[in-house]
This record gives sequence, C-alpha cells and structure tokens, in this order.
Amino acid sequence: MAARAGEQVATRNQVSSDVFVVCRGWAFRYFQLSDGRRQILKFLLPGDVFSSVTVFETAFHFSVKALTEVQVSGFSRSEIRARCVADPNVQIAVANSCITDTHDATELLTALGQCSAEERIAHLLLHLMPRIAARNVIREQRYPFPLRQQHIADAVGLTPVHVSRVFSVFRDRYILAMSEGYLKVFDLPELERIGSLR
Amino acid sequence: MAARAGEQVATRNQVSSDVFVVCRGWAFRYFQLSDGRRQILKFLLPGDVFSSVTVFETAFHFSVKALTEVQVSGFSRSEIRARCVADPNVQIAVANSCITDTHDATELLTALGQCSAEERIAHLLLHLMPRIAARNVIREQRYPFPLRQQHIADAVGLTPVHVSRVFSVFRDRYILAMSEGYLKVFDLPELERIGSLR
DNA sequence: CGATCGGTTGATATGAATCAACGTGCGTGG
DNA sequence: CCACGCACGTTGATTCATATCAACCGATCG
Repeated sequence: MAARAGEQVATRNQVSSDVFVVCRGWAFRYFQLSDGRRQILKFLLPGDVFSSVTVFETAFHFSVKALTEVQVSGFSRSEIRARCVADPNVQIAVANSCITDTHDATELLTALGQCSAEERIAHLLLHLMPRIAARNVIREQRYPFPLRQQHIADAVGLTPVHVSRVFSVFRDRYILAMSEGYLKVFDLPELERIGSLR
Repeated sequence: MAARAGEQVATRNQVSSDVFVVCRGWAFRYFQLSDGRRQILKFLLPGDVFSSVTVFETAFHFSVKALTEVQVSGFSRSEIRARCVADPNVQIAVANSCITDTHDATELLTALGQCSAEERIAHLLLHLMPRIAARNVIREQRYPFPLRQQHIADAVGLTPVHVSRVFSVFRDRYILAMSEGYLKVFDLPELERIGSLR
C-alpha cells in the first residue's frame, strides 16, 4: 500500500484486521482534537509498526498520516498472534516493541510536562537521530530530515513561529542547521546538554 | 508489602523478578529528572499494575512512590508468563492492561502538548473520577481524593501556585470543590466541556 | 507571472511562573 | 496545655516564556 506525502493512511476508531508497518518513507501517528489541534505521538520510520498495541486490539486509537511518500504493509493480526504462540522470537519482538513505545511515550510525556521549548526540541532531535542513523548512512552528522517546522511544533506542543525562533537560536550558537531536507549537527555535546532529560 | 505515605516503593533501573500491583491505597508512577523536576505518569489505584510492560522487562523505567499508606503485592514474572501460555484469559488481561496504559499515555500526552492549564486539570479529574468510582461507592458526586496540589502540578506540568489558582476559578464558577481529602463535583457537564479532549 | 507554501522577523499580548507574604491546621515537644 | 514549626493552600505583584498578529521573503509550481 502506498500513499503520497500528506495523505492520511489510518484514522481513529477505524477497525482493521491487520497490523500495519511502514516499509518506506516517513509517517506520523497523531491524536486529533475536534478544534483542529493535534498532538503528534510518534514519527514512524521504515520498520516501525503504527503502534505496537495494535497487535492486541482491533480499532485504532489514533490517526496516521504520510509525511513523505510512503509504502505501508499490513500483516494479519490473527496470524501474528498465532506465530507468537508458535515462535518465542515473535513474542519477544512484540514485547520489545511495546517496551519501546511505552518508554518513548514516558520520555515525551516528561519532556512536554517539564521542559522548556529549547529542551523539548533538542530532546526530539536527539530521539530521532539514532533512529535515522539506524536506517541511513550518516556522514559528518548530516541526517536526512523531512519534517516541516509545523510537524515539530505539533510534536512538542509549540507554535511553528516559536519553533523557528528556537532553531534560529540553535543556528546562531552553531549547534545545528536545517536545510534542504537535512539536519546537520555541529555541536552534539551541547545539544545533549540541552535535551538529554537527565 | 506495605509502605507509608510518601515512601518510595520502586526506583528507576531497579531490577526485579516480580511484577507489582497496588492492593490498597494510592501510589503514583513518575519519571525523575536530575534537577528535581518530576513528571507523574500515572496515579495507581488498588488493582493497578505499576506498569503493564513490566510483564515483559526486568528493570523499571520509572519510579513509584506511595501517596497514601499503601499495600503492594509482587507476582513472579516467570509465573505470569507461564500462565499467559496456559490461560488465554491471563493473556487477554495483560494485553488489555497494555492497551489501557498506552491509551492513557496518548491522552495525557495530548493534554500536555495541546491544552491550557484549565483543560489539563479538568482532563486529569475526568480521567480519575471513573477510576475512583470503580473502587468506591460514590454519593452525590463526592469522590475520595488524596492528591495534594503538588501532585496535580507534577502530573499536568504546572506549578502548585497555578494549580491553586485554577481550582479557585473552578470553585468560583461552582464547578467543583476540594476539601478534606474529597473532590466534590457540582457541574459535571461544564467540567466535561472544559476537559474532554474532543 | 501570480499564487501558494514554508520559514523568518518584529511588535505586542497573554498565560503561567516566580517571588513573597500570609493564614490555617496539625503534630511535636516542652 | 501551650508554643512552635512545618506543610499546605491562597493571594497579590511582577516577570518571563511563549502565543498571536502581521509583514515580508524566497522557492516552487501551475
């Protein structure tokens, strides 16, 4: 299944007998409020399940939208469950996926509840960098990075205008720069000092 | 296992072969930053597992503190897993617990990222009310409520001072009142209008 | 060539934090 | 039994971080 950038690929309350995985491109899982506000819950990269608990439930509690052009595959939920019983490795994979999702949610929750704008954005970038690096060859700290500032804003609970200002500050301090779909990090230690949540 | 109010009952990175459940009293799961800030992730009521994914992992990714006097029981993780294989009902219970935790995290995330102080507090109360009602007989919308304003502040990412101001507003508008360990709701529809996340 | 989108920047407004003072209830020790 | 200290909540004054409003710019695209 393919979708173009910006296209919605899953909707809250939608029922499906499949569990979906992103195969190519970027997407994001989000929760939409009736007045238009939305919270981006996770950016989905190739290999990511929309949400690990979809293995256990038939209806989505979230929506998913394509960020770039994406390709998505569905796996039959009943088959996954059958394989869980047969193969402990599948079981472990599902469990690990749950652990990661929970842990990521905990960290994002803490960032949103306790951190300043700079800290939240730094934290988001630090969270994404290794995930991007696991799927691309990174040279000289230059990461493929298709997010618009609006996406970052919706992920960390700020306005796009303020996201722009924070990036200006980071740029002026020679910490990082964003352009042409790439994120370039100049001062990783400083970024970690700001955004590492410890 | 018992603990007094304020006592820490689990610590991040602690390894345990048990999965813990609150049997009596209130506790809360939280994530602590080195500079003292903390994010309360969930309030734990009798019957709640500290965190559902502890069924899958041996070390905690969070801390837990007693809010009132509490009693806590541990269940052997390996035994739970064995029973999962044997009894589909146990499996379903674990799965449901994961679903609930994930869904709650999603909602809290959305509240923290997108909502105002009033909305966040209203949402927290609306989240807690049915959970309290499931464990107590509620008459005339009066709920046992042992939280201090500091706890509410740490859960929704505000200062205690501001929490106090929001409660003043709610009180002045005859929406609710808190006293002597009880929460009394006068205008539930209005509370839902403010905090329902739709 | 105009329209649209994404980003930047400045001016101003506003929600929440901070700082500080005060009150009240309660437990503890004299 | 009283006096004190302490935890908790309230309230006012002020500051600060972020939102809002608005203008503008460059790139892209029909």
